[in-house]
Amino acid sequence: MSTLSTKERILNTTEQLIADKGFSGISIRKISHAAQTNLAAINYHFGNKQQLINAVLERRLNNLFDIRQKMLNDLNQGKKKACVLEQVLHAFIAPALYMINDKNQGGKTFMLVLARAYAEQGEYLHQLMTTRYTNTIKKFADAIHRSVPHLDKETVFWRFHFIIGSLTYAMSDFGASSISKQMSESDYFNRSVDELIQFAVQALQA
Amino acid sequence: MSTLSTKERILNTTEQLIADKGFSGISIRKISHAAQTNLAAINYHFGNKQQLINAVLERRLNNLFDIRQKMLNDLNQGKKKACVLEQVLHAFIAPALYMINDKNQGGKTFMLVLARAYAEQGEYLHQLMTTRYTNTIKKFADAIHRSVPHLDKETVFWRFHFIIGSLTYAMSDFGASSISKQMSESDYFNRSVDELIQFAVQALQA
DNA sequence: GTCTATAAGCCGATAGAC
DNA sequence: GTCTATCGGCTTATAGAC
Repeated sequence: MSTLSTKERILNTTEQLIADKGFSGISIRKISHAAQTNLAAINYHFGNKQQLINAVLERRLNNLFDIRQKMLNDLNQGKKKACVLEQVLHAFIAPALYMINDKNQGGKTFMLVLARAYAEQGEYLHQLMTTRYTNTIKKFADAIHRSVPHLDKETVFWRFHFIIGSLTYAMSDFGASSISKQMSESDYFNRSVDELIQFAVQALQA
Repeated sequence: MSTLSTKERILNTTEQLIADKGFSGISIRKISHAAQTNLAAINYHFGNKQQLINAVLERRLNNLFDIRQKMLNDLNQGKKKACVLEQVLHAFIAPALYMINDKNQGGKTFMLVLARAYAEQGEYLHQLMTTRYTNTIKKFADAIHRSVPHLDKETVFWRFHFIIGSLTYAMSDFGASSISKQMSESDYFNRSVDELIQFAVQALQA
């Protein structure tokens, strides 16, 4: 931990501060202080504040969509024609939720950042979603449609859209309030994965 | 329009600016300029910035939950025992979406504000939801459970939670990007109401 | 109620020493 | 690569005239 470079410390600290306080609650002054460095170091490594935020987002988003795409590819490999709905939804939802649960990698913190970014509708994230990741999202929509061919294509797209909303909302809820405070964090997480996938399956089945 | 008091102009302007730029994008200087008044007037009428934001939220939230509660009461009046799932969900979802469509009342603008507020997990809104409105939310959860008695209570609560997420996400999407840019705003809205309610019904049925 | 003027402080960015 | 010092600008809040 103590061997992290200044650049890595700045990225991790920024991620944590955005998760805690939101994009509106951060300043590069606070970040530099929390990362035990100084203002100039941040501008030296990242240029300016916006490029720092972009770096925090990009560091993990590519990884998330790579995992989703790979899991989808693995499904399609065995059986080209039919898609099992539950497996497709699992390939989309689980990587996000498991990233939350991977405490060592800081994925939980990032998912809180991502939930906030979705909500703020920032131009940068919106641009990423409609360019770099739009291909993967469309492939998932197609795979879902193939698993429920009796639904028309537009309905599938709407419901996939709503499910992304549920996932986003669920993500932003981790770390905040639990529905039942009697559950441990780990139990709450595992229950969420199951409930969300079953919810999504049910919403798309006939 | 021109007969609005300074206080009303400040509230309307603040609502609009939050919808456009987010809570992080506003300042009482910008608000005072857009409302064609001055800094001191805002502090005179509202005390400080946070109280102004609270006033914007409270002005319409009571109205929204009153309508939801009233629609639910009307349903229960006729038939005390059974609840039709679709009608209960309609009583919860439709008031929010129709408030969006009521252009004269500025409800659409407020729904964008509300979607941002949900996402930011601000303390004030969270406090309101877990105190003033928690009663209505529980009554809806109970009514939903009575309409799908074969599901266990916890599952119902989880899925209701996810549906709120979908609704929030859908709301924040209005005014931003349309799924199909060929649709008019009005068509897009009506389609959203139908699709969201059908989505919710499907997600909760056996 | 409305306004101007001002106080006191945080902001991002950069120049320049080491 | 890391740091201090500093610039110009924007922020909230308030004092006091009208």
